[in-house]
Amino acid sequence: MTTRQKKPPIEKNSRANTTPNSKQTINDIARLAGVSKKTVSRVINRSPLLNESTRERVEEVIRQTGYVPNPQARALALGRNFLIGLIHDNPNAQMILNMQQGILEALHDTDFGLVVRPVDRGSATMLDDIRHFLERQRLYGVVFLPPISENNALATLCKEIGCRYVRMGSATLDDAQHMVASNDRDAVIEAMRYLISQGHRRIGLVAGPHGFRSARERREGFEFALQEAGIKLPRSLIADGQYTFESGITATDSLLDLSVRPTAIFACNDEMAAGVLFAARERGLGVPEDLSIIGFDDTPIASRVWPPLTTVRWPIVAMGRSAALKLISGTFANPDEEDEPSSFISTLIRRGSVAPPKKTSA
Amino acid sequence: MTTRQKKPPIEKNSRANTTPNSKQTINDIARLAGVSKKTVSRVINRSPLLNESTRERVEEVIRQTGYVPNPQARALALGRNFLIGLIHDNPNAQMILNMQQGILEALHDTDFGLVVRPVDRGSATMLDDIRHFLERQRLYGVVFLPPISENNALATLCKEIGCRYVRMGSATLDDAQHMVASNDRDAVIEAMRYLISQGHRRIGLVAGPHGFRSARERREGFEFALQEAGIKLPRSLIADGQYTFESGITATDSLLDLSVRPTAIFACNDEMAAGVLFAARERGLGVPEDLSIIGFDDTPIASRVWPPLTTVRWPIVAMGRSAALKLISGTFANPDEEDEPSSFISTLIRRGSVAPPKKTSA
DNA sequence: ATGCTAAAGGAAACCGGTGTCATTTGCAAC
DNA sequence: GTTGCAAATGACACCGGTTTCCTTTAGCAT
Repeated sequence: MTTRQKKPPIEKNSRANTTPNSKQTINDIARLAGVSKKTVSRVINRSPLLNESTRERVEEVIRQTGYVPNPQARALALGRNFLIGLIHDNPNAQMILNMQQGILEALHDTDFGLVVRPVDRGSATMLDDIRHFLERQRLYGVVFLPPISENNALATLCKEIGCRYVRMGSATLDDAQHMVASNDRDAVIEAMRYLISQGHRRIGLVAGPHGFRSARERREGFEFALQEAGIKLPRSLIADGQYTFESGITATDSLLDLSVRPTAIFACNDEMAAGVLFAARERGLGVPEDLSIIGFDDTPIASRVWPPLTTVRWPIVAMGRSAALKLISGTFANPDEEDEPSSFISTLIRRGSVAPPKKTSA
Repeated sequence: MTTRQKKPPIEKNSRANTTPNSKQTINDIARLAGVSKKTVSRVINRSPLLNESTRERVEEVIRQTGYVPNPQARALALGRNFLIGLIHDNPNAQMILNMQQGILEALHDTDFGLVVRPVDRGSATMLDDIRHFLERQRLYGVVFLPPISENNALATLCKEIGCRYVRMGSATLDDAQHMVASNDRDAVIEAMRYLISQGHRRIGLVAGPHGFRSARERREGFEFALQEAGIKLPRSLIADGQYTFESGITATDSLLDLSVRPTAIFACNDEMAAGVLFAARERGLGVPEDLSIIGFDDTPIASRVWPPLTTVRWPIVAMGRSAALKLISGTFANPDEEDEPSSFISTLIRRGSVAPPKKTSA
């Protein structure tokens, strides 16, 4: 029984955390305005059931005192927090940040905060982790990034626990209210047509990981464009990648080891495209003279390497903004209802990594 | 008085948001364990004032029911939230993300969440915005990233409103408890000695923006190393940058337009170093044959360009982890008190962007 | 004036925890 | 067997809002 001599034996006394600079409570406002706290509450929550003159009087007091309701108290009473969650299991750091940026833009000037939460893809308890997180934090709403967003169980989960959600994706995943997507397949087709119009016939693909919807969409676009142009696609021209820089290098090595090299490579994201470029340089190949490259996403790296990469711009910041606005639509912060777009168009950005193939390799 | 015909005239009724799958409350646990709710609260908060057998009984009930205390209620009662804030006004996306990663690693398996908050540098109301944010969200603690972390007013503010804080920096900013820093000056000196040992004598600097402590530290290290080696530094070899890729290009242009070019350039961060490389390529200069480059930070871009950049690795993920652990030290989540390091060492990473200068330009 | 109805506003309970303080219990000393 | 004192526990108010439900007031017709 020696386990008892712990810390000081008093319960951490003092409720002193109450802010020193005497923040007003709803009671103070009520007293100053000469109304009940419920009336103040009605003003705060834009209740239609009150007299204009009363509202104005209370609002005047609020303005003068600089009163701001305590979010913790509201969260407790309302059963949900004023926080938007961002859940991701994505390997691409830049994408996460751009998404954050978009969401934060939408949340700017509102009282919502952004909580980020990475999860372990493949972890057996992932779904439980997410449930636990959502239930505990009582988030107002949550944004799911791909690839985890492709998991339909999340939608079920959110509906079950009554949490607003938006899933980001590369194709239609859910109803418009719960989704923000781009059409990756069409964007890739456009990029491939460009490559083909430049004269390329042997085009390699650095594919994305299996199980990623976006990877499938992009690969389908790739294959469709070749088929459309009547170009045969040998299996060997498709190399698997993991959406990482290193996997781009590895995949490119296998492509460039072929007896007849591709004259162009389409990589399913910019990270891998940077890997393609790196691998080409390691072999002393010129880009775009010896090898043309197209990437996808238009992350900063695409414009920072030499030559800057021709790529498909994924309007991710705008998508993030739209996702956040969907979540808070209907609140006083954003009274306009659901006219946020659910579908975004990716566009080809032409930079310096594409040129017609050399005649010699025809 | 036509302003009255608003939405439905009933107050949004139904308190139905109470989770459907009947989460237990502290009262349920108290009843099941045959104790008062206060005793359950003591168990949750690791109070030393209770009997082992009671504690075990209550813990058993908690385990069986899977009870988790409501964070909103705790936040209200305790006057602070279980959230760590990350406040930044930094232009470098990668740095922010790495910091997030470090913090999230530390917070993993705890009940703390991470709230991110960008602020407008230069905005006149910035300090008020931050105060408002901290007061409203009642954050448990907050991490400030440079350059805003260099503002001493933030420390005053946090102490005033009773919010734990940690400032990240490039030099000693505060007492150990409130700071995590690297020694940028020494790291730059090491990098410069390497450059000089390779035979470089005309070395250009792409400096960071005025007002950034890190920029000053790095510039001082640069100047010290040259002085130490007895190398005179003409004013023209220092070009101002803004820590952005584009500013790196501009600064390099001015450096390379000099009648006698530098044989090497030190850039105060990797973004700008990538700009240096880009600008060199635009002129057809070979790197490292015609121009050696050293950057700072070791962000992913440094290893993705060609040639990969020699740079100084700033251990930012580890620093973020340390910062977060400092904040939650003393809580049950991290009972070990304050032995988190406050000072980190940056190391030179040698890659492919440095070579001895050509004899011709000697 | 009187009665009726709907709008406006207030009192008290409640959300789910924690702090304060009083009470009970356990055990050693007298 | 008391007394004394500290350890263990509980009752109750409280954190700062929201909701329920009821009372008061205003507007209008009779």
